[in-house]
Amino acid sequence: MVPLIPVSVDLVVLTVRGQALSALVWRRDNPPYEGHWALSGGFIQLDEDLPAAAARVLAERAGLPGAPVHLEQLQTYGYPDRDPRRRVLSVAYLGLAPDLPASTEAHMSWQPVEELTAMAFDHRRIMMDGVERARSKLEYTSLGAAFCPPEFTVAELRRVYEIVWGRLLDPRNFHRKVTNAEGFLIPTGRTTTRDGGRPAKLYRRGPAENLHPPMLRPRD
Amino acid sequence: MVPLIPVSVDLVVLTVRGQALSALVWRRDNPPYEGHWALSGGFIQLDEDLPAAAARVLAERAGLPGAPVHLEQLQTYGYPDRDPRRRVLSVAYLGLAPDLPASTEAHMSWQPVEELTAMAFDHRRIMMDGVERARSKLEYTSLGAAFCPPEFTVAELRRVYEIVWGRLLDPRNFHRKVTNAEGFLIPTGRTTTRDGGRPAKLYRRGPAENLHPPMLRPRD
DNA sequence: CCAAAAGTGTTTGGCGTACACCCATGG
DNA sequence: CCATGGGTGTACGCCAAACACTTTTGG
Repeated sequence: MVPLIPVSVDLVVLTVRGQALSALVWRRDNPPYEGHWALSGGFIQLDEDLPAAAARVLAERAGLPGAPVHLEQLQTYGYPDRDPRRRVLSVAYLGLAPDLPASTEAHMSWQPVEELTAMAFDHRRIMMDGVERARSKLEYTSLGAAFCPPEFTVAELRRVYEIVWGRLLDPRNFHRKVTNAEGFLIPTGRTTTRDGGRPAKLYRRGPAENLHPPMLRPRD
Repeated sequence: MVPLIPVSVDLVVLTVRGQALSALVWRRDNPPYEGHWALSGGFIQLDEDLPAAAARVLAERAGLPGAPVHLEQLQTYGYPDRDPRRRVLSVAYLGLAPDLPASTEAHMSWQPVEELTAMAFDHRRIMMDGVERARSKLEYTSLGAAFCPPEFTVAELRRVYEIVWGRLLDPRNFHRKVTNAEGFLIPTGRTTTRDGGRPAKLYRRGPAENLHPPMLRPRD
């Protein structure tokens, strides 16, 4: 009477490493889509909440147990022929991570988003939806810091914005904006010269979730 | 091996009628939650796409076949005890509708959002998520016009914004903003005096999806 | 001393708000 | 002629872009 459907959770885990926005993927070694890149995913269990399933997939399939990854629901994909074998409904989650080493045991690797053209199933579309969500999240939330290590400089945070948005920002205006935004950055008192030049102050993530006013990205 | 789960599509259909933002609901006449208000919903079929399922529920269960309702995916709700009888995953859709008569045949009615305090399952939370989505959609898209009839005046559109946001707006600045926004409103050449006073120009929805610049709601 | 990067001060222009004012109808 | 709502002009203030300038390190 009531149709029953397998439901998977698929993760679009993004990070900023080197000069590229990158996604956590693995190379399929079996049909269908053998040799194509795929997102990590898994079927949800009968007694399992959706956020719990996403956290389990992050730990077990993506090989990042306990990592400080911000996870949020992205969208649900359900057209019947997504998977050629059988119908699968997929609840996609977006994860924002600092530059952690990818798990070799789980056969995962970071690949620049721009180079991931041949992906399995509809994973390319899901990933690009996640990228667009991440880009707009940087505008009106403080989640840019989720891409950074626990302590970071304003310049490192600016490089995150520049790479995710794909545009250069004025260092001086950026500095003023983020340091003036209430609850965005907490000074640690320490400094670093790891980027050369005058020592830069180190900050931690502040408690603010939303930015007032937002950091609107330049549009041309 | 792979857990199979029933998946429903639930609709948060909103409109502006009278002086209140209202949702399309029905009163349950069977346990569980007998007598409580509920959103319209239905199980998705095995060969059915998610948008198709939402359109079918809108036509068959909500009693609005063919109505000009803007439908978009809202979020997916999946904690196991949402429904006390059995686990059901629910993909919620948000619908923005003009002030249409509710179908008596489908036992649906419009109820002001503020008065819908006792709702079945987690429908109150789903509805409020939809309300918040609608509020922010008015800021950066042209979807405010989805609440209006095919031809409407600037003042009628302004009242939509005022009721959805729950705040009064300056009529003169609002007029300038929406008429200057590229592709938002198309003049029909006709006028009306149905609101009294000087005749107001009538407009149709323009092709623009996104507003540049956005209509930021006042925050205090 | 010089290069490099952090951080500050100042100018300027665009945009949003507030509000005075005029326009076009019904009664 | 007045009430009512539609629509326009304008001054002011804030904020963000642009950029000159100072500070503090390494070599």
